[in-house]
Amino acid sequence: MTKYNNTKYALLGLLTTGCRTGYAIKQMIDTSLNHFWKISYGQIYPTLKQLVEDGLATVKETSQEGRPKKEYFLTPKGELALQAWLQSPIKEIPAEKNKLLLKLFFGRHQSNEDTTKQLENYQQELQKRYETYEEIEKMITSHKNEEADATYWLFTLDYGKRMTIAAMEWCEDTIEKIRNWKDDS
Amino acid sequence: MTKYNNTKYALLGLLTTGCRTGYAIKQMIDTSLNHFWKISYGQIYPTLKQLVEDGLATVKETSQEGRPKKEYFLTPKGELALQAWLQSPIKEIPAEKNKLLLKLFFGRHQSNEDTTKQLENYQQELQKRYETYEEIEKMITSHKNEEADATYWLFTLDYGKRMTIAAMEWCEDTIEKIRNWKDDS
DNA sequence: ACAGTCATGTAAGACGTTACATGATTGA
DNA sequence: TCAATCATGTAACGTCTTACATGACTGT
Repeated sequence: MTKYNNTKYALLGLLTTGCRTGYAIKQMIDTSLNHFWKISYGQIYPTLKQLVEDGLATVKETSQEGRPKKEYFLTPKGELALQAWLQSPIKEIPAEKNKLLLKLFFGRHQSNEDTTKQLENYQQELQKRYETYEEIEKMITSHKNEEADATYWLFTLDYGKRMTIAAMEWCEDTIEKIRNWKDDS
Repeated sequence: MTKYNNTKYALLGLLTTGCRTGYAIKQMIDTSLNHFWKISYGQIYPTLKQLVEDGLATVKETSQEGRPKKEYFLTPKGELALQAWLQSPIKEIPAEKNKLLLKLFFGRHQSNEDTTKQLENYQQELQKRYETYEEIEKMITSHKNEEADATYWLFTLDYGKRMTIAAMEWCEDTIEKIRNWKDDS
């Protein structure tokens, strides 16, 4: 049994949300987890295979004459592994890599116009992201009675929305600061 | 000339801040860029070598009898490369991986007490981080006249501080929501 | 004398993406 | 008929961390 990282536990968890195939899991990730966890097919399929090998999940091949399909189910052992992982404390908050901040850090080598241009562009991207969040929120809210998970999903979305708003406000203020600063010098 | 990624440009940029050796660069990263970009020695030394090979930097070996030391300097070509990269627009905001959100997403499999315990722990980590930011801020502000970069560095720090505050507020509110929700059911 | 800092470097492996290959089913 | 979707999978590559090895200099 190879070492288990967070991505493997993410897949373990996703098998409890009604996703059964690698394809369905990928779709779920792309819609609901996209703002805090991404996983590609290159990870999904080999990892599902591993979960079975380690006895944390089982497969049921429902291929009917040439059309491949594998449905995965958590075993009791898998459910326990998931719970144990949930319990384990988070030691350090990982520093996200942020291209915009990296560029801003070296802003001295750029004109103020170009710097504000970057900031404005970033702000627009944030706005788009916010709108995506709102759409996902509607989706989850409308299916709420079906999904026991919905409340938790809305918590993570709320985080995304709040962070996005805070980032947009920072953009706004920083653009303003740079403009005034330029007028001074 | 191999492909250039952001980390390579980060090193290019750091050579403009007075850092001359791989060691000095590492220190700078660990103090001032730590909240949005991390680089390990395993990347730093090979990359510096590459920058020289590609003509973006030069080395001056100042090893005096057995004590190794290599000082790096940007070439005009390197300065141009840095500026071109700064100019290039940022297409998409990368989604940071967030362990806490990942666990919260699967919160249904955990007791409310355990979930709030995780949130409280995270909040404490955020508080620590905020204090670190305040210390770095003091450091930068006190050396402000020496560093032409200081204004930009403070912008990135401001971002970090604001995001941290927003995250702490979210923690607070989410803990409250879970407590009330439990009382209801 | 010795701990801490300054300083360089590499090898193994973990982690993840991208691009490709394949083919059935469904609906317009 | 043809595009979109459902569905599985891998190989190559890029990126990065960890752990290790080495040794001089500095201050107590």
